[in-house]
Amino acid sequence: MPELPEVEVTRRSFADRIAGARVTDVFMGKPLRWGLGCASTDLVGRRVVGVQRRGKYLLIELDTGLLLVHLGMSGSLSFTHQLPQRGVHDHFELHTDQGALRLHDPRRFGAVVYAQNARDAMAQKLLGHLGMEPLGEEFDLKVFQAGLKRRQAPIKQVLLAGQLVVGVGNIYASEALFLAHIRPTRRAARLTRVQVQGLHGAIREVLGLAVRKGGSTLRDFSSADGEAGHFQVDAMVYGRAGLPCRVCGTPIKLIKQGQRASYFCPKCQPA
DNA sequence: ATTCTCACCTGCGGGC
DNA sequence: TGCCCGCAGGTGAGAA
Repeated sequence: MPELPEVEVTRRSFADRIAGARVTDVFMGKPLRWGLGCASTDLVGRRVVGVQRRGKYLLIELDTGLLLVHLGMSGSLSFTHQLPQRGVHDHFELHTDQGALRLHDPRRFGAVVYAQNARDAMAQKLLGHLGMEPLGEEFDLKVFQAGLKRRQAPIKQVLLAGQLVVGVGNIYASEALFLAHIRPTRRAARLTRVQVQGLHGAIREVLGLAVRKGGSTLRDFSSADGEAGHFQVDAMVYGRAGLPCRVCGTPIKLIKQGQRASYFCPKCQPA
């Protein structure tokens, strides 16, 4: 489900409310993608310092150590004083004296992983290879351009890989490439300087707009306070196969790239 | 190093 | 109505 905007919207929806909380209990349901990496009882008594984000990971900083939370394809968090009755897809709960955080994740591609610090082995495995944050000042055009020059793979797949820039998933990759008038099959190294500049801006624009819209709710995403997102109604190409392009009216095309759907306008995004 | 394919898991919608 | 298939917001592992 979640790309950078959904993760960031989730973070903002509970970071302030959980900050300073003392962990009172931990619930673990069915196994997630990775194990917690410590005894759940070890977390009891620790204090939540704050919640940061790196790419599509939430980093829940504790007074000692941190929890890396990934929402996978179908995960969502909720944070409330009184959680509703636990369902079969609720697989992790962090109870605190300021409310309880619950991970709901039917497909269980998500994970909650404990790390002693950002340099520990597990944290490095998950975070070590991640690229630039697209919404920060560190998203440097020159670095982006140099990185793309080294890749022969299609630009869509280079974006999804997250080694150059993080947070762009399947929805926003198609959307950003549309805004930049670049066909998703274009080899990354063959983008012109002007195209790279346009893509750089388009990524920031589309992700920023999506955050302001509360993310995309395709199926059942909601933030930790239960709000659905609204970006999906603004999508120019994602999920619009066969429908007329919102700019030129040409039917939107759907292709497969690496087992993932890519959408583009054959006229607005020339080969 | 880069690129490609597969795997993980559950639910849903379409076609028969 | 029921069954089978393909599809879904991600990404590490392993192979070429």
